[in-house]
Amino acid sequence: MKEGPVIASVAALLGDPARANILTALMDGRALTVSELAEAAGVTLQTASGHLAKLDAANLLTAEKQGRHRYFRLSGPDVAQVLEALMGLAQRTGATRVRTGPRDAALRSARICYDHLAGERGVALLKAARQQGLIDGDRDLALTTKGRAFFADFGIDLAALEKGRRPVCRACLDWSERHSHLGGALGAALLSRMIDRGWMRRDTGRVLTFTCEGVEGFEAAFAPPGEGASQAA
Amino acid sequence: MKEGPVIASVAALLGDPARANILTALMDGRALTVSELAEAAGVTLQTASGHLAKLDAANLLTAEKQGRHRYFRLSGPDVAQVLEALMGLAQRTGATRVRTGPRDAALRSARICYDHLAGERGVALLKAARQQGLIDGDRDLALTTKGRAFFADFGIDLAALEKGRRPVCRACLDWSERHSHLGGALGAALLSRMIDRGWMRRDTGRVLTFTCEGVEGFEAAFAPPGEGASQAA
DNA sequence: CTGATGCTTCGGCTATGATCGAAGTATGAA
DNA sequence: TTCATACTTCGATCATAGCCGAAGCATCAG
Repeated sequence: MKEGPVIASVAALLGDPARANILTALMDGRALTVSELAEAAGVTLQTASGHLAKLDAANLLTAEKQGRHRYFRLSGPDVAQVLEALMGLAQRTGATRVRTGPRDAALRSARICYDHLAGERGVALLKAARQQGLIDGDRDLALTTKGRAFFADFGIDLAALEKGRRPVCRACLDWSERHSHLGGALGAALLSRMIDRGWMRRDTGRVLTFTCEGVEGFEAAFAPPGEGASQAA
Repeated sequence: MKEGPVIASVAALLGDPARANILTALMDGRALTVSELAEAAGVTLQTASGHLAKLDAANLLTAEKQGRHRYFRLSGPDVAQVLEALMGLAQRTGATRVRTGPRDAALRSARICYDHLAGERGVALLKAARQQGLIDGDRDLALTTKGRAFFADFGIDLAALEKGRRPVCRACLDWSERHSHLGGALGAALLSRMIDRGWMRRDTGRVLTFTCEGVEGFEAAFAPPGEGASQAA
C-alpha cells in the first residue's frame, strides 16, 4: 500500500504516449533539443516543454543548457533499462503490433541500448563471452582473468573503468531477444571501441549498421568455440 | 515514434495507484482474490474488479476461477521484474507485505475445502504425495502405479472413484497457503477415510482438528519432505 | 537598437478515466 | 428451495491532465 503510489508516479510518467515517444527517442543515449523531441513525440513545442519539465522534475532526464538550446538526455542507464524491459513486456503480452517493417528488422539485429550494443549481436556477444570464459556469473556478471586479458588486448582500459562508480559488467535484458546483453561501463566501452574500429556506424535513431569488416571482426572475436559457421540469413 | 505508444499502453496500466498497489501485492508470486486485492489497493470491490479486468486483458495477470473466488497472479516473472526495476528507479524505501488469508490460525492449519483437506496440512499432503511418487503431474494430476497401491492400501476404492464423473485427482488452489492441495474424488475420499480413522474431527464451521493419533498417522504416511533430511530431489 | 529563434508560462477547452452506488450473475451453504 | 457470498456490469459523477493558442523571457545576429 506504500509501494504502489511510488512506482505509479514513475510509471504514470512513462504512460503518456508523448512522453514515451520522447523517452524512446532518447534511448540511444544522445541529447536532443526541445524542438527535436517535440517533433519526435508528434506534439507542439509548448506541449513537449511541459512534458520535459515533468520528466526533469522526476529526474528521469537531465537538462543541459547551451545558448538558446536546451539539451535533454536520459539521466542514467537504469532509465533505458526500464524502457527496454517495458518493451519486452509489451511484446510478450501482445501489446505490440504485428506490423514489422525493415527498420524493425534492423533494430532487432543491432541497436544501441543507451550506450551499449543490443539486439541479436548484443546477445551473441555476451553469449560468446560467457562461452569463451571471458565473463562469469549468471545474474551478476564478473570479468575472469582470461576476460581481463582479452578486453585489455581489445583496447579497453579496464583500470579506468573500474575507477568509475558505474558497474563494469551488467546484464541488461534485451527486449527483442529473450536473453541478456552486456551493459555497464564495459559494454559502453566495447561499443565505443567497435565503432572506432569501423565495425559499425550509427544511423539515425538507434539502429547500428555493421560494415563488412565489422561482421568479420565481430564473428572472429566473439565466435562460439568450435563453431565456425556464421549465422547468415 | 512507433514504440512509444507500445510502452505507454503498458506503463499507463502501471501508472494508476490502485493498479500499482494490486501489482505490488502480487509480486511475491502468490495468487490473491478480488476482495483481497481490493483491500490491498484501498478501493472498493467493483473498482478493483474493473482494474483487474484491464490488467487481465493486457495479459499482465492471469485469472483462475475457483468456485466463488477468482484468483489473480502475475502472468510471468517479467512482470515482477519490470515492477522491481520501476521501484529501483523510484528509489524504493522498503518492501510491503499484504496480509492475506484467514486470521484464524486453526483455519490456516487444517480445514475443509468443499469436501477435501485444505490448509497447511492439505498442502503438505499433496507435496508429500508428489515427493513420494504417488501422484504425478504439475497442473493436471495423475495417479502413479505406486500411488494406486498406496491409496488402495489406505482403504480407498479407486475403481469406484474412477466410475464417477468427477475427476479423481484435481489440484485445488489453497487460499491460505497459495499452493495447491489435493481435491477431486480422491481428495474427498481421503478426507472421509482420515475422519473415519479418527485422525481428525470436524468442529463447527470448516475447521478440522487433528487428534494426537491423527498427527502421528498423518506425518507417518505423508512425511514432510523438510523434516530432518535435506530437500534435495 | 530591431528582429528572429528557442523555449517557457498562462489560460481555457476537452477528453479520458477513476471512482462508487446500485443492480445483476454465479456459486456455495443451509 | 432460500439465503449469503463473491464478483461483474451499468450508470453517473467528478477530477486529472493533455493539448494548443497566445503572450512572455532569453539568447543571438545584424
